[in-house]
Amino acid sequence: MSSEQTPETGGKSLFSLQRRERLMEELRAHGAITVRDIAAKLGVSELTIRRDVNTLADEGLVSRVHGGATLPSPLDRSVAVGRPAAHSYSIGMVVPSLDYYWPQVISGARGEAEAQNLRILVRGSAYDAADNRRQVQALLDTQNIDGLIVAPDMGGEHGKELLRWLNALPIPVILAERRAPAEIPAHRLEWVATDHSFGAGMAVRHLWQEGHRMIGCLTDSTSPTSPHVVRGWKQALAALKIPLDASIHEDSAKLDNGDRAKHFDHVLELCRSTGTTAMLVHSDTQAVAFVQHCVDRGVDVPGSMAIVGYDDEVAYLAEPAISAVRPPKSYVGKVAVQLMAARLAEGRMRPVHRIDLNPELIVRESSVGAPRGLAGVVLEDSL
Amino acid sequence: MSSEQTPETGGKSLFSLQRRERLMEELRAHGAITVRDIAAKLGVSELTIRRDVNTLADEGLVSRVHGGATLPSPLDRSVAVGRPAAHSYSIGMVVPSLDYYWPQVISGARGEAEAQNLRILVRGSAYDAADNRRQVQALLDTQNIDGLIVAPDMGGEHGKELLRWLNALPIPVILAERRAPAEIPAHRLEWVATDHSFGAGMAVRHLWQEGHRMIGCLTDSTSPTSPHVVRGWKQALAALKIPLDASIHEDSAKLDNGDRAKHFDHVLELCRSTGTTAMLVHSDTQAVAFVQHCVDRGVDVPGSMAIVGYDDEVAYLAEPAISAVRPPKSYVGKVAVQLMAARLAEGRMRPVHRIDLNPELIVRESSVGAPRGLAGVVLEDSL
DNA sequence: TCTGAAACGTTCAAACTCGAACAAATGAGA
DNA sequence: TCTCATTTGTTCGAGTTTGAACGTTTCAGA
Repeated sequence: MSSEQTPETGGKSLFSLQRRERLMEELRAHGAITVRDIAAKLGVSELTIRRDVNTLADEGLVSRVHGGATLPSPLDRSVAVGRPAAHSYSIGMVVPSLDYYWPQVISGARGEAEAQNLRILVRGSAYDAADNRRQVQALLDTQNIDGLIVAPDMGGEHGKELLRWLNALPIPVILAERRAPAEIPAHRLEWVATDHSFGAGMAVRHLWQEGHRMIGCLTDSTSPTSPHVVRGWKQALAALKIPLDASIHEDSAKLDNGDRAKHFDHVLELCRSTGTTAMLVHSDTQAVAFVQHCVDRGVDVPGSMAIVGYDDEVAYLAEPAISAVRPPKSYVGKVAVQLMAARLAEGRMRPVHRIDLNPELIVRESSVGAPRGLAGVVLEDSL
Repeated sequence: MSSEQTPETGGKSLFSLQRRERLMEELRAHGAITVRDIAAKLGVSELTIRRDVNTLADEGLVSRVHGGATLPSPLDRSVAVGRPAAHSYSIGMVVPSLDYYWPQVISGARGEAEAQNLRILVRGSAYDAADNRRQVQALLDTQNIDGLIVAPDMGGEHGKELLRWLNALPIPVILAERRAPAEIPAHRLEWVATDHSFGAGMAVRHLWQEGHRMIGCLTDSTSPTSPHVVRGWKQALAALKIPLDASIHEDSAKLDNGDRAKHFDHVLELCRSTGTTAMLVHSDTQAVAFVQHCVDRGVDVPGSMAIVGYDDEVAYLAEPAISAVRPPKSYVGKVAVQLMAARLAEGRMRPVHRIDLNPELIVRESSVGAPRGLAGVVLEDSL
């Protein structure tokens, strides 16, 4: 990603507090940062970032190094005051991406690990069972791992095989944002995952309350999240008595720019013909593209087409800002580490925990304002 | 959007409370706000907004920054200081029975409450929505409850109505051994429940490993647990390719002694005719009676009839001792209290947690030793 | 050890935000 | 209707934040 060219902030400047928060997040996600990268990423001068680093260093939240900053290190004398005993356990963490979605999960995990005095070793992997296994194996071989947090690829026979292998590992294993299917007797695996199906349902209900009566769904079938979103969308349609077979469900995985534009036109045409006035779009990156496309084609958002995105990574950058379902990413990491800490402390007597976390719906501009004067329909309870 | 020109309020001025509410809304939507934008949007002076921000900041609801406000941040030192000393909370707990199953749950809850320095008030109730509500209301009225842990009756329309009522209570509510169905938008309810379906599956797999190829199920439909047990039994049969329609599924709810004996004879006759050599019996109280009946009728346990009970309250008392699925009762209470403590400490920012705990299988005499020399069939993994 | 490049910190100015003081408007209750 | 308490708006000096310029320090490689 060309972070040097386009500051992620999309022109909007952040407050210093937000900048420092971002900085800490990057730090927790990557372990270290350079002043130059962050300055470019946030679109401010390097001096500003240096000042931020100094502020954070004064509070003992980072260690200053030449060229950037790192997580507070015991080697850093300026902080070395009241650090209690050394790391009790080491936890390995293997995630499928280090740019999308997962940095915040890692950040949450790192924060909790610090609080629990655990060491955490993060590895990126491909969305691919074989590579997942390779990365895990590497951690097992080279580091001294006491527990493993992993978000494996679960597709196909390889995925199932991988789960069985993980289940049989001699150390505790916790899945993040994944659930073992019931047909695999993975009785030792624990997990913490966002209830995406609930989130999709929440979005549909919100759109219904805004007066929409035909609500479509645009997905990216390459993502492991998509099936859950679709399930939640379908369940909600059923609960609201919206006919499923007349509702739009399109997938735009793996389309590049030209094809995507064509596909979006196709979707808009479908919307027109079916009377669909609202869409739930999975991966808000795609939602941003879709909103852009609507604006280009003169379709008013939210007037003629209301949109809710799913993931809330970049939704706020669009114009108009996109309402989005936000998975509790940092909590997924945090809870996974809590689970691991408890497991390591209590051993086998502790029952297997499997935790669902609910996402929240962030209402912005792309979904509010009822279509065609259908306002005033109020259900008893929503978000 | 021409927010600068036309304040959204359409001329009507809002009360300060509404304004602050709007402010928080914008904040949740965008993560941060600038005084200037909000002032323009609401059509009031910047000073007014600043005063609002100060008010909210004093309550710890926002973090003040130069130029605006952000969601409360851990980097904001002004809040970090204000950690009030272990504000001791009171938790109400309403359970449907004080002699079966629940005493251990309560005991787990009490232990954790003590560790967390919380007060806990337990009330027994009937298995009945109206009485549940009465008991909860009594706690709310007479005691000063900060949170509620409850195992309500969820049958019928009354049950759903009760759930909606619980969801709307102004204090956090955590269900114990219950889950709100997806069709009720009970988006605030949290829960911790045993995965009985998993437990039943574990029992079936165990019996399969012991060589049984026809495995029946005896339930007590008056218990809220029963449907889950049946579901798990059915799923496991499907996974093991045991024909469901040829398998015994009997219910002996509400039978008194004479009728029960007759029914058990009927069940044994069915077993003989279908070649069923193993039974999963829900509520191990009933399993004890069934084993006794088998012994009385000269049916050898486990030689001719293997039995696994469900609940493990009294299973060890039978002769022979009964293998049983043991729900992690004390952990259900313990985790519920942990959840409540975290909720009370972290407030609304914390995402809704929904936790499944897996039961364990306690293998005793009533299920080991393969029938008819079919021993030695070993699957790769079981408990 | 030396040297060039990069990183760092100080100083200053510009732009902007904040809050005190006081004035005006509003609404509740006598 | 009048009074008092509360809320809101205006003005203006004080305070904050940011970035450019430029001299100093640090680092890596020869």
